[in-house]
Amino acid sequence: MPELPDVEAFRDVLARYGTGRRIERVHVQDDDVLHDTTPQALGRALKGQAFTEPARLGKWLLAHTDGSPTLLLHFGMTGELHWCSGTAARHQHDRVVFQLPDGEIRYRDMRKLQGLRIARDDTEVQQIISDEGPDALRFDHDDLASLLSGSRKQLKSLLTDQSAIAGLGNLLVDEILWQTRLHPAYRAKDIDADSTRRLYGQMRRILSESVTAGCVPPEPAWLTGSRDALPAPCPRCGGWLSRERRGGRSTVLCPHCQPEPGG
DNA sequence: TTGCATGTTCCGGA
DNA sequence: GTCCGGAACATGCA
Repeated sequence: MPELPDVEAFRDVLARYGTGRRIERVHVQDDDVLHDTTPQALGRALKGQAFTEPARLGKWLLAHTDGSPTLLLHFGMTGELHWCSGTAARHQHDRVVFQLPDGEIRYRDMRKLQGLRIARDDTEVQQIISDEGPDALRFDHDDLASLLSGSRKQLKSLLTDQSAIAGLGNLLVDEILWQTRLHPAYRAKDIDADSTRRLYGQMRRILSESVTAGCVPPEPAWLTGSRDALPAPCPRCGGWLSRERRGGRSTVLCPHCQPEPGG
């Protein structure tokens, strides 16, 4: 699930239900998801602090507090953030629960591929996210153009590289390349000015609609609407979509709409 | 039982 | 130095 639009939705959950509320207690149900800290240290750092306006960089959620510590959350492939105001039983995969005066914020994650970190101050926050590139929502056309022209990597590999542009994941990049009719194996520096403009326009539009939806929406007219139903026809040309593995990631594309470079 | 899954990181080889 | 593919991480599902 979690790419930029999903994390933006989690940021909204935290902003809506956490901001201004004081953390009464931190329940660590599974300390496998804690990185470079312990349940005791996490509790000590956060108990009594109130959440302030949260931020997001790429796929990281930054839960600032009115003290100096900041909680950093990464959701891996299966993470979620839930608000629960009632007494609903905790989910099996609720790994860490933040108890507030009027309810709980629950960090849920099945596969525990990533997890939580606590930074004592802004300097530590910067250290933790130092490898992240600029957030994809803040990219303008010239940022993208210079990124492409300066890289010999394949398009898909570059766009999913968080240190180059932060927030795009496997689904989003497949969707953006399909909408732009570009094969993922193009060398970034070989993309001409016209294709760069189209790529930028599609990226903006797809990000915007996905953030509104809180996910990459599986709409019938989108590639994402078809990728879990393969074999399936391309929603645009009706030819068969193909699934292949590239760099260990499953890649869905339309061989007709997205011809291979040089082909 | 096997393969696959929207995350990152590390390693070896070209 | 750059880039790529593969494996690993932990868990559930078809």
